[in-house]
Amino acid sequence: MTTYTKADRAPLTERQEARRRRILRATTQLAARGGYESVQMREVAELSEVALGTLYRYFPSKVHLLVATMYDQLDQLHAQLRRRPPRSAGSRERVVDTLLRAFKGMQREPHLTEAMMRALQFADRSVGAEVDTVSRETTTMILEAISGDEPAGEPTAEDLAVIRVITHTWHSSLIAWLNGRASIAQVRTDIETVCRLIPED
Amino acid sequence: MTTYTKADRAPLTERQEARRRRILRATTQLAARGGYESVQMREVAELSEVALGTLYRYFPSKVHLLVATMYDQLDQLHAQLRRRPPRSAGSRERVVDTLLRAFKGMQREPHLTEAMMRALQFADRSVGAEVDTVSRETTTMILEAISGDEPAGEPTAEDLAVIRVITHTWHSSLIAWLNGRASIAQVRTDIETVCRLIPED
DNA sequence: GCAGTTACTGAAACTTGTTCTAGATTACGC
DNA sequence: GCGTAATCTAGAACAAGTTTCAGTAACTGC
Repeated sequence: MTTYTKADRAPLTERQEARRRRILRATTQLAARGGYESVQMREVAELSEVALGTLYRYFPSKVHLLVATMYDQLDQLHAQLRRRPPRSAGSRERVVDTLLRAFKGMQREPHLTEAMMRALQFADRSVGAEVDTVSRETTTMILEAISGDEPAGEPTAEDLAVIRVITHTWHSSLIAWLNGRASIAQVRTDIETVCRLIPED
Repeated sequence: MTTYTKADRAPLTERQEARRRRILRATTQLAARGGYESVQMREVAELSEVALGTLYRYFPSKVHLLVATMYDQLDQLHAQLRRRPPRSAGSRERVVDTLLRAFKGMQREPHLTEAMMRALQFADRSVGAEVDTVSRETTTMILEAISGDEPAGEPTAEDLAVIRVITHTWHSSLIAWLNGRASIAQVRTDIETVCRLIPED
């Protein structure tokens, strides 16, 4: 089994890699300040010291840009989880812990979260590949929480179905919270509720 | 118990009601043809023979317009379900039936569905009230499926949590299908999976 | 080190959602 | 019916995402 920490992507020169990072950093910064609508392409370009055309060469749309940012953040979260994985008893509890920990992180930067999640949910077919990447990373994280220290054989179709439902709930619930239509407690409840689909072990 | 078939709304004169209906009809038409991006405010205005400013007076944004359209469609579905409610044995099965029937309807107009669902997911705080309306209607539909012919006492907090999770899954799953990231079979599986949260009776 | 290709810049142009304005029309209280 | 206020219309204007283009800079193969 091969694991991809970084998404596969055409190889970039050093300066290009630097540009890409500047762009993502600028996006994160603007998003953290005012959410989705504060991420304006002209501002991102200016802040990352790149021409507008170049920005669009790297990320073909605002949604692509924000989904890439999401992947970036997710990657950091994932690394952090690998350093200090949840230590609870059952797989169900580990998944709940994982998601609640992620949620706690997101509460620290609600605007950033809003920008990324809105983009993820709004993304259409043209962003399919990128959304899939995020989706795979999320799946991996949850799978790792389920297996814990165990060897972790191939996930069954059933496992994958449950994980899909969990991520669906996770995303929608988060959006509802960001929009003020759900409380923090409700998000927590929803996570716990959906995780009941994970068999006790 | 009072039931609201129509959302409460400032009383309108006959001509205003007619305008409103023309606008919703035009929106449905355009959405059915080409989805979210085909619903262009100028076109909606022209097709419904209303000035752009008037369109904005009735619906303060494109997202408001599409969420209102969603409510409208949902209302029709709900009426239809009341005429011929699912007759399956358990509440779980009735909910699955209900959602699958809704899904079948949506497969008939994928573009329209895409437009409405994208708007619903993209909606921000400013559309909170309207989204809540849709959300309540959905909840009611599922609750009715759960109770079947029975008297149907007040839903418990647990019931509501399960229903929230079901709707979250329902929406996200649908979006994934519309974006070509999930097959029809997967949507079906996801629905069946999440409905396992409903206790057997 | 050079020719040729590809990438980047700055700026204008285009698209579509949204707002604004001035004047015409309609609804409403009396 | 009449005057007043709210509503509607046509159309310009504005905002932000996206595209385009001419010119400049950087990379690549030789």
